[in-house]
Amino acid sequence: MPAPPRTTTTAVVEAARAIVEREGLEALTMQRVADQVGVRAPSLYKRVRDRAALVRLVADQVALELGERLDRAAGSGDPQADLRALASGFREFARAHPKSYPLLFDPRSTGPSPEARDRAVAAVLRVCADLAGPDDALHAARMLTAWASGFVSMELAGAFQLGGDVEQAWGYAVERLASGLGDSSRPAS
Amino acid sequence: MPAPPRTTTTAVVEAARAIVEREGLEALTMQRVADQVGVRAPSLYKRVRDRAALVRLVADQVALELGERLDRAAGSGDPQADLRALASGFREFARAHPKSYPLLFDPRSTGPSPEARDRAVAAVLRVCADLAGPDDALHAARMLTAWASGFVSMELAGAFQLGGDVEQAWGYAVERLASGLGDSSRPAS
DNA sequence: ACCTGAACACCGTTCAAGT
DNA sequence: ACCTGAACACCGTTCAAGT
Repeated sequence: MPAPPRTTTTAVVEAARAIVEREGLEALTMQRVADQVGVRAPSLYKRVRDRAALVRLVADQVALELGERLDRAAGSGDPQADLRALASGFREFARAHPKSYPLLFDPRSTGPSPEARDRAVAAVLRVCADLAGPDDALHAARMLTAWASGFVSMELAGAFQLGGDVEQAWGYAVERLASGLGDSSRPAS
Repeated sequence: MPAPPRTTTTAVVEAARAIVEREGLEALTMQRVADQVGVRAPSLYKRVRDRAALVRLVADQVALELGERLDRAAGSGDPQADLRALASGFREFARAHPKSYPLLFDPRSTGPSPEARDRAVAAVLRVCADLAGPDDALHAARMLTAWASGFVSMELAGAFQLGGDVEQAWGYAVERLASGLGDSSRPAS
């Protein structure tokens, strides 16, 4: 009397990701996902514990993709060039995925799992260690990540309303970080 | 045949704010607000257009309070000391209002109105003009705001999982900003 | 072992009917 | 002019019944 599976967890997560990618987190309903994979909504609970768990799986996938993107960006060997490349890669990823990027930092979701998060920040830590030295690597990575995520979030939210050139503001900050994080004559941590 | 008002817009917004303050945005339902002000849910639509408009009114109030807080913080006349005070004031405000602070930047709400937003950033612009000069004031303010909001959002979301001293990471970045934003020998914008 | 319809407790919002 | 109950179209989630 067994009934054959009519979908898979992978297909469920992919359908969810596609919905978030196109329409954002609020459009991610169990009904929509069920329609997409050809099943009724209650059946999804055989694959994921609840909607929150599904959101988390999507967030993990986004974090992994971002990590790969940043890895590819930062490989020149020159720490300052790598920092610029990391910053650009981060921003371009957010712009390419404006609806799913917020899953990484939004307070409404739990965010990605620790493993996926580690994956996403690996390249940042590596470059910051090269740039600022091992003692300040974590501080520098946190400063860079906080700034970049804040900037991109504000940009996506349309929060830069005071005129001026947002592109220049980005470049201004990148250059301050590229020279400031590597300058050990600055105040010690 | 007129019926006397049984509540006011002010009371509705205050009730909404109290709910967000205690339990966060997702707990803000029209039913909860209606119960709080002693009215049935449909009556709220005589005061606000819809839930989104109510969220916006709450966000405006939070932005105004933050603006007042930052104004009080930055009044020493010494630009570097003012920047440190702004940063501390911002972070303390977020910690004092961890559930309502996210309304200012969350992508799920429209955020505060332009007027309320201007009010909140006035002190930041003033200090950044003192520190970085008129040409770089806006760039510097955007760097500072992006970093601070990113840091605080990550902190509230529990995103700093890699160990290390988060307090030190905050101080490290504040000092880099205090010296870096005011240093015109750095790369020009 | 998985899928399903039906049901439950919620949402936001509209609207005709009351006063 | 405002308030209300009833209703509508949604949610997420549970569960007994089917295969």
